[in-house]
Amino acid sequence: MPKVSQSHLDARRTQILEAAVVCFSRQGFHRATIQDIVKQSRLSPGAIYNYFSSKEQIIEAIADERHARERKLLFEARKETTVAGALKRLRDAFFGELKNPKERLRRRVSIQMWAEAQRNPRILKLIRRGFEEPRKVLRDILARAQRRGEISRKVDADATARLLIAAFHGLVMQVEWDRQIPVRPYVALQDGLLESISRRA
Amino acid sequence: MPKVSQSHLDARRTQILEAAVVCFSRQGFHRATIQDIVKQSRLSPGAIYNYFSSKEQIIEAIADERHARERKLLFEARKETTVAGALKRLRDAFFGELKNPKERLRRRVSIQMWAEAQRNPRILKLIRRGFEEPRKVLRDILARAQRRGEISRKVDADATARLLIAAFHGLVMQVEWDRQIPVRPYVALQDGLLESISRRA
Amino acid sequence: MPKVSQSHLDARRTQILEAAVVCFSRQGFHRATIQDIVKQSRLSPGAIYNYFSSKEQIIEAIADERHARERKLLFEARKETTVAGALKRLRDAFFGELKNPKERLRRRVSIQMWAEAQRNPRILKLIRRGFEEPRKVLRDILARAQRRGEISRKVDADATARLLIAAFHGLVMQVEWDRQIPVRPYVALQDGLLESISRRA
Amino acid sequence: MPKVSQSHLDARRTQILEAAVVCFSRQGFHRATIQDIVKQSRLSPGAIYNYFSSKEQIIEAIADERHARERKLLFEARKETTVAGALKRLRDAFFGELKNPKERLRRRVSIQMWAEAQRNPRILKLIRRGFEEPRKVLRDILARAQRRGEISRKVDADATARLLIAAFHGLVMQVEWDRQIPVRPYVALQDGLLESISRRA
DNA sequence: AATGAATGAGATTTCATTCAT
DNA sequence: CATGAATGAAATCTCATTCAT
Repeated sequence: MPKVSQSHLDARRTQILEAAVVCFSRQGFHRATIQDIVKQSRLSPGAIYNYFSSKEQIIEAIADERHARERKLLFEARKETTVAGALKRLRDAFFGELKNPKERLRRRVSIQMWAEAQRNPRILKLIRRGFEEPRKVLRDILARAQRRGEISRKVDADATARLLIAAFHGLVMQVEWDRQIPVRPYVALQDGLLESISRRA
Repeated sequence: MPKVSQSHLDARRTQILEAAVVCFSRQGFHRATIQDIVKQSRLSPGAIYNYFSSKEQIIEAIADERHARERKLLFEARKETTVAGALKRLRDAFFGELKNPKERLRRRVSIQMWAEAQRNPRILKLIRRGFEEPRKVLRDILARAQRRGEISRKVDADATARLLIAAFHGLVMQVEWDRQIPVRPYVALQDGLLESISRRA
Repeated sequence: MPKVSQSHLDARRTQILEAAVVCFSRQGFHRATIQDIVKQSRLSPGAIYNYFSSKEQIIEAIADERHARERKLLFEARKETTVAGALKRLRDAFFGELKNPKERLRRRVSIQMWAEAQRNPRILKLIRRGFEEPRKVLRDILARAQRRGEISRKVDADATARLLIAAFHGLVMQVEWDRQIPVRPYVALQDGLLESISRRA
Repeated sequence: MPKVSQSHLDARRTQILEAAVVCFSRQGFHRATIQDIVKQSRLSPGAIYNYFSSKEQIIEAIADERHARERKLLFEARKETTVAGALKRLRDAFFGELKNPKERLRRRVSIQMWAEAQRNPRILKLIRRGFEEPRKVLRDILARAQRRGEISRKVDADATARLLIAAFHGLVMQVEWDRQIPVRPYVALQDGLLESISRRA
């Protein structure tokens, strides 16, 4: 029972999660087998079960990582002094990343999560948390902008936050259905709408 | 029960599909077993395989029905003489139906489809068709409104069509994650945005 | 419940058996389904079960027919006055029929029977009867020829009868494995051997 | 039980094949279930599928082994310097083995193969190969004997090879239909016939 | 810590047979 | 007599997980 370094353990964990993302993005949670992840990660079943106690837990770990990633982006955006800056930053981070192949794989897995949340309460909880927190931060950003007079007070900050996220999630799927779709005009349109909110301030 | 009427056959088919929607919406495609559908439909495995040659085909039939349903709504909306009328009609049909429990079940299954499309080319094709056609009809409605001067020509009709669908799909998921969310403000917000488009006509 | 003629009943029975032979020869007893026989016979499952109470019974009926057919040939051959005449007659009947496509189908089914006899006692009984009777008749033909001095008394009539049948059965299979094999030299060889038996009389 | 020796793997494979032969010889390929083989081999379904990817492949492996076994016997016989020696050797090997209970089981399975070859092209190929090679070797043995003057040149070596194999295959079945049949007179008869060929040299 | 052979519950699908019409 | 939709037991195969080495 050799004792190895923490960095080794972390590397193995990452190795497994990355392999799992590849497999899940290709085959979905249910069709991707542990054996597939074994092959992809070049480890053994036993090794994987040393790091995760079930396939389920691998899925949950992936959801956790997604959550942590977006949380960080949101909190960074909130530091911006203007709503325009904050929204621009989020827009660049979220839409920009859609061109990153690794992120694309992760997004495919996210779509799986949205489906899985329906039957798996633990995943539902993770998905909810990963949605509610960003939603609230976004709402706060908008509300603070309203208090600062940057945005019309007539705008429903909560609904707008929801809409921004919904529009993003919807686009994520459209990108998967047809990889050729032009994201830029879509972003431009959103920018225009957000501007129209502020202009009427 | 030989040589039964066509309506009997149709009823059986519907019976199976409705049972399948219930099961799939509860457990997902992969966790829901044929046995579950058997119990739910009060038929036998053999009976089900008389109507569908595989579980896969049941899923495809459900996707087909969704497609036919939305297609019909879209074409009806296109008949409206004003863009406002058309959009209002679609808004009422799509958002309004979200309160219908049966439709909610079907929507849950739709979310499954979005995930399934990633690994099942036949489902992808159905999903694409079911998305592309509505998208084009919506774009046409907007473009025609632009030609009639109802909407500003500066607006990107294609991107707007995408956005409307994305925002709807995104909301469908939000409704599933939290059944308490207020849909009305969301719809009001969309109405406002659409109005802002036309005001600048 | 209409009462139909006996000839109608016989025709139906034959219709089913011929269809079954086609299916069994193509797919074997176990892979050929009642549905296959239904399609081939252009009848319905119910109709078939009016004439045979199980798939098993269809197989047994086919075995019966084979038995009756060969029995007749044997008894006719026994009527010949010389062993040479009798054997020639059998040779022509058995080897000659191998060119007949319908008989080829039935022969394929016979090979199935030989395998089926191993696990199905009823079929084993039929196969045994269908082998023992011909064997005894053949042995008698040879023994009578020995008593008449046509064949050497040193020859073992019983073993020779077995050999003739074995050689025929073996060839039946060889014909199925390779339809191009030349049967004529094979028959000529057998003729030669039989002659060598008699020459040494 | 990780990283086990090759001999362990070989033993498991043999364990499965021997269990399969027992099951197939008793019930036939189609009636014998994987569960039967599981019980007979005292393994688990999963274990069996680690060694063979389907029931079909188990059958093919058995056919392969039969082929290898006979091939070896044939090639050894060919090394004999006289045709009499070669044929005696084959006679002893093939007929002698019929008394061996394990070989009897395998022979029962062979009969299954002959039937299975009719609907399974892969088995047909194996059966053909397992028949053609022995046939050619036997023909060569006879032809060489003719060139050496041991056997009459008038004899058709090819047809004789066919006949010897057919007579053997036919007897194999007769033995299965009635385990009491006397093999010795049968062999003696064959010996006599072969002698008659050579005497006329 | 890592390995990978083994486990066995459970999934989909088939198909002989029945029986209401 | 004929029909063919319905039945449901049973078969093959998969795969998450374990544990001896």
